[in-house]
Amino acid sequence: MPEGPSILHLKNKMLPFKGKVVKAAGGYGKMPTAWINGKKLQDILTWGKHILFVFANGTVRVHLGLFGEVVINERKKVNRSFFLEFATGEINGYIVRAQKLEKTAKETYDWRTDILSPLFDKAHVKSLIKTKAAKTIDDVLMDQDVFSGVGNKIRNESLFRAGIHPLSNTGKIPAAKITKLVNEVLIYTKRFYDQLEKKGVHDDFQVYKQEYAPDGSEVTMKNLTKTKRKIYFSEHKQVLYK
DNA sequence: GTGCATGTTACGAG
DNA sequence: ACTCGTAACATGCA
Repeated sequence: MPEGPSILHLKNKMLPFKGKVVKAAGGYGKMPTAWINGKKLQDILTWGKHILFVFANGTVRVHLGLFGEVVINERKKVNRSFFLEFATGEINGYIVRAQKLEKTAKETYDWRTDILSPLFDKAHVKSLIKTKAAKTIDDVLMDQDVFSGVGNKIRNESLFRAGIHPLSNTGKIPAAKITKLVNEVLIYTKRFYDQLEKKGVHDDFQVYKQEYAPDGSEVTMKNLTKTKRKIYFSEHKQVLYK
């Protein structure tokens, strides 16, 4: 389910529980949950793909991984890995990883890299990209310490829209193109999110899982051996900086 | 049954 | 100590 926009969309659906008291918390995950019982859910935050449930005595980070799912006021057949039950309603996580933060959310996270946060800081992120000059740009985009919330879809679509080949050497990409890339990430992320909010699904792809790009150019699919992910790009429209 | 999917982390080798 | 590569995890759908 994840990728930043989906997580923020999910958070919005959970917001009615903000301020409510947890009657029972649990799940098969390793994290102890007794400390949550009877506590008020003070806030729900997100950072990239992380969901944060804030309580007076601690914050729970929930991550959905590749297959994770959170449903509200319904149950699936399999066991819940993490759940919060309230007097009315419940939040049920399946195949999610829950852990208690050692510090507060504010001390743990830097929202300047969160592509869905109003605190996102382009200049800061561009300076981080400079420190990754030796890596290929597809890896930098997926680096959650640089672009929190970017997943495989946003990566492929942003690179296409910026006209940059995914295997480009980051240090060789002109500054103006990096700026364009950062802007395209933000634009596409917002479009992704807006679609989810408006119609509940997101299906706006120009290269991801496509055979042809909108301009008719052929889309190439390549398996990345290291990360075991797939990249989709147009050899014709995306410049390889090497 | 097979293959694939919006992801991360743990651990051993080098 | 750090970086790299691989395995591991767990479900649902075509």
